[in-house]
Amino acid sequence: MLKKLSAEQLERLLEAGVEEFALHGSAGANMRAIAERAGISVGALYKYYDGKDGFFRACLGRSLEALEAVLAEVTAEEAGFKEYARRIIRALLRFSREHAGYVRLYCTLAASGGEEAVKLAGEIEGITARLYTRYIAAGQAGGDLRRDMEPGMFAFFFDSLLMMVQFAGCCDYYRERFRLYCGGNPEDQPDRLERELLKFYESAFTFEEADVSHRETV
Amino acid sequence: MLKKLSAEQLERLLEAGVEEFALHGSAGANMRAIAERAGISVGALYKYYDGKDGFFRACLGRSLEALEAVLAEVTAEEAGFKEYARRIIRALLRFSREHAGYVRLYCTLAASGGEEAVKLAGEIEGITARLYTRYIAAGQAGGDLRRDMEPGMFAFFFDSLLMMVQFAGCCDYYRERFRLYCGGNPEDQPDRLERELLKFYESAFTFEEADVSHRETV
DNA sequence: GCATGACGTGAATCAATGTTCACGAGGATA
DNA sequence: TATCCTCGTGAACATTGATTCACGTCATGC
Repeated sequence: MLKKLSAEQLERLLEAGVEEFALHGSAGANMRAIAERAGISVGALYKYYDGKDGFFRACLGRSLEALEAVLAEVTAEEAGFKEYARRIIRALLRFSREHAGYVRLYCTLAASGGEEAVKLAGEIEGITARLYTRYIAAGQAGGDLRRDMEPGMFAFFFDSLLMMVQFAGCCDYYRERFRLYCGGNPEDQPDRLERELLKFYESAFTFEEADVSHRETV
Repeated sequence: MLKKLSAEQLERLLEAGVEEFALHGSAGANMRAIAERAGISVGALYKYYDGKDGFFRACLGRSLEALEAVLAEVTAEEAGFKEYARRIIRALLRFSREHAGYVRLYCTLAASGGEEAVKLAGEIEGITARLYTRYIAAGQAGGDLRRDMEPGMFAFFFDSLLMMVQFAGCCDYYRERFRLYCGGNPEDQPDRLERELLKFYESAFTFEEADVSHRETV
């Protein structure tokens, strides 16, 4: 046996954890199964992490980092609201294709209750909440977006749909739900999804008699 | 002791189950705790239900009935799209206030994976999916709603926001998320929520140059 | 009032699973 | 090469929790 777990093995361990926690929830996940999936012993797992809870947190942290990376990429360069929206939609659709496990974990976590969940909501959503709200308010000030809306509330709607679309790409229930409404799987038709979602957003955010002239065509 | 559990006790048992399953997920819930919460013995619970799974299904069934009842009430009398939307928003906000446990259970269930979840998605969402899609298509045909959208896809967006708003009223994570975006709790400001959501929907669904004249003002 | 049966009770059982620890393999050092 | 030390291993342990069942209680029939 190797002296230490290789970086790759530790990687695999976290991935295995993400997948198991996502699949069975933080209560239902099985530590033995996680270790097995990662190809190491339970003992080793406990050498590196302080119990199930600690390990769960580590898995979560890993997912968060990935999410933040994607978000940073999207907001790197300035753009108008519509362009932002397009980028965000694309980035998140890709994210949910490439990191399905993270999204599933996120979904499971959001469904769990308690103090813990509340604290995490603050950490995870706080960033995007401020970001989206700011963009929308800026759009309003610049005359691109309608003024008769509450930026925070509309940002909430904006983000809610993005969440749902991501869940639809990764989580069994939400995927089936998407199929019922739209036919097919979201990950198989990102273009269609992007087009319709953007259309929906554009109208919702830009309606105002005075602004009709501004509106780009889809 | 009474000879048989009273109807009221059986009622309490289901309620206790809904609450526990909602709180800890179907894996994390504790049968002893459920029995205790309902004020009966575990033994009795097992006399009435066939194991944890069977009992879980019973709790789910109860929630579903309540949801269907609300939905039926909303769609009882014909109306235009906007009026429907308003009714649905109100009904679901009320539902999430009065039956928080059911919504929480639903949220937990949706996060769980597997065959089971898929089957349930079909049962639960199928009805509303067809309903919303039909209404939207009808609105398009009648000229009230924009024609450059896919009814199914927009119905999906429509329902997605309603789900999120309900979750925000019942589930810790989603509630906190709402607070971050909008400030305050959804259940404390149903009017504000209704107003903004309706505004959002109206623009999203009715934008089309030709239709501007049709649009009612909010 | 007594016998009988139906039914709830909750302690006991048994399986699942989080966690620990005595062990041994392999690498490092001299 | 001999010794030591680090670190992974997985069987053993302890706990938790689903499920069962021997028992007691209450209603019913006679």
